[in-house]
Amino acid sequence: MQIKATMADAYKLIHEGIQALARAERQGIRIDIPYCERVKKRLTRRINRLERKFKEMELYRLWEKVFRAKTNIYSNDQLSYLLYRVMKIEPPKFTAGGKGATDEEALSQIDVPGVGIIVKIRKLLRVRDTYLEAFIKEQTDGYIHPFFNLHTVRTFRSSSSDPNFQNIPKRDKDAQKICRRALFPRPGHRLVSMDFSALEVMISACYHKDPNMLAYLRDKTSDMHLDMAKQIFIFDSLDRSIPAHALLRQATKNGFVFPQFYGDYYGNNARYLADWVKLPQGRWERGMGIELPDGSHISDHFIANGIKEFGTIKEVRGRTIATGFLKHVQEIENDFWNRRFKVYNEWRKRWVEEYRKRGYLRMLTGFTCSGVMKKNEIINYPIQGSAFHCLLFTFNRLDEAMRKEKWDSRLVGQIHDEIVMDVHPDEFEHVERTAHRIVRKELPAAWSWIIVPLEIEVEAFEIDGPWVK
DNA sequence: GGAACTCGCCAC
DNA sequence: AAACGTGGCGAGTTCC
Repeated sequence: MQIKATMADAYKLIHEGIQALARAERQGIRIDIPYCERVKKRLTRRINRLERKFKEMELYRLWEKVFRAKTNIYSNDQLSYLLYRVMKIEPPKFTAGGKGATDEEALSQIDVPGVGIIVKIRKLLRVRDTYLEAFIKEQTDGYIHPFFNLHTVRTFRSSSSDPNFQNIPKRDKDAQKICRRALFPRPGHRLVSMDFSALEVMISACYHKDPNMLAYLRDKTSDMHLDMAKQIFIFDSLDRSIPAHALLRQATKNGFVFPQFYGDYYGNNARYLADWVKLPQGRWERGMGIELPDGSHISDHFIANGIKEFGTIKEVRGRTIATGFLKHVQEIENDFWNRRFKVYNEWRKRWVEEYRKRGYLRMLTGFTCSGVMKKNEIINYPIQGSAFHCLLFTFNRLDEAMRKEKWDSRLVGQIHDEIVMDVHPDEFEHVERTAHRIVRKELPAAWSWIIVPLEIEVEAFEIDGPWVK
């Protein structure tokens, strides 16, 4: 029997959450300001060098000819005008506002000397101005105090600002190192990150209860992303014996499975997947794309399995006809929702119907979302919100234990499914055990609708070391 | 000179 | 028919 939390439960969670987060805000995170200043200067020098290099190029001469005194190489409006109007290049993609896009993806497809420098400069500027400069601006007495809000997000997730603690670079290793090296624990302490494993997928399963999905989540030896990778890349087996297995799995997870959960469709998936394995959008010849262990290429493998091109999508009398790789991914999409995760799909349909009948939706955590919503929003909001509420519950219990037991360790931040603490080394094991107990025992005991095994992964950083390994 | 907008891009 | 969900922020731009 599934018992939803009540609105009073939801209120209590937020009420306690605001206070626990306020304590984390007041505590703050130590910041190495001399380091920020040093790196800022270094980045400025590199940016200046790149700027000088750019100003020697043909593209810049054209820029000055067109814009005269108004020339600004950081204006994307000017860049768009230059490339797509003056030079008459066909825009590889468009912005939401209908202009030719000048983001990295678009520029990477344009063969004009100089645009690569623009992309490089942008990356350095972002690290310098959005992160290091913001840390310097927001610091007091060697600490930053990021805000964590619970009143700004439609899904009842949190947001963070001044500075935003929830978007500090992680994927880009260069940017990660530079930015996270600025953040430290208190003297003699260590920063500790606690990450929920596959939290949103776990919570989605509490809504739809799809048996195949539940089996994946309960059986640690199974691997949904790897199984999908086998299907997409047509391998009977795909494991460590194939060096590319990790890459193919990663491509599948980020280019198919997660986008599908968010409501994307095979057309976008196919583009992303092809890009990831370096296959072009047109015809596929032998020897294209990433190399496989036997020295052959991924294109050979697809061709041998009857997929000879990226393909097209055409509308014929109201019916969509896909060909090539697009058709292949379309078939996998159909199989994904109509066979593999059929029950999940039925839940999605029911959930949208229910919202449209009632005009609002109720989360398992007791929150109500109302207002006009699109299909994908209706499906995603309850999952995103409830997943965060599991984190907030854990955060609150840790805060409570911290005060009751007079820990020297402190909660300092949170990133949707990750808790960040500043921990005294002697308390580390106790803090870790407490966190595991809350997540494994107290959380499912408090919320009986949790029917999946929730886990956190604990990562401890060096004593007196920064927030990066 | 500030508000509100677009764009690009960082996180989950 | 629809077609990736949630934020914050810096820079450029437009409008008042």
